[in-house]
Amino acid sequence: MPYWLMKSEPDVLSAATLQRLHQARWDGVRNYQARNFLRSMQADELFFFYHSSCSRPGIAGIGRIVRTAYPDPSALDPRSPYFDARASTVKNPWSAVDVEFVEAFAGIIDLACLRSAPGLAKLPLLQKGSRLSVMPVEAGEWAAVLALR
DNA sequence: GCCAACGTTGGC
DNA sequence: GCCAACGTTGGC
Repeated sequence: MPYWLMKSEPDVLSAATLQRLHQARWDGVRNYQARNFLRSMQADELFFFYHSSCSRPGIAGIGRIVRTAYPDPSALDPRSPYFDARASTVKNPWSAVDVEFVEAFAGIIDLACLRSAPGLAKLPLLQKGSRLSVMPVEAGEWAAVLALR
């Protein structure tokens, strides 16, 4: 079963907030490669919840996919920061998935920790210039991150 | 189809 | 706030 890593700015949605909400829509992805990964997700697949653009970027916990990709409503909402004037109900290029909370780590596994860990050298997150917000994680990488908790 | 200009991401 | 790196746009 594939594993994933998804980035979120904690100001928008943090792992702790997902824990409180139990479930949330993962929307606003506006990059085609990331969207294609969203579309390939299956129910019950797990992902690392990564906090980006914050004081301590890193992996904060684990979530699970509960609903596979469907047209992202935020693209159609003029009040949304993710609004896309080119999208319509008939033709919406963007996708969202629904996720649920699984686990919050006792502490953030920050970038320095990830970079120094064995077995994570190929993780797209750690590649120079990588900006993908949704990416696959190999089973070995998944285990390597879990070992850092 | 090329590519310069621009906007965005995201760590620091 | 800075800036490197990337994706997208749009003229040609």
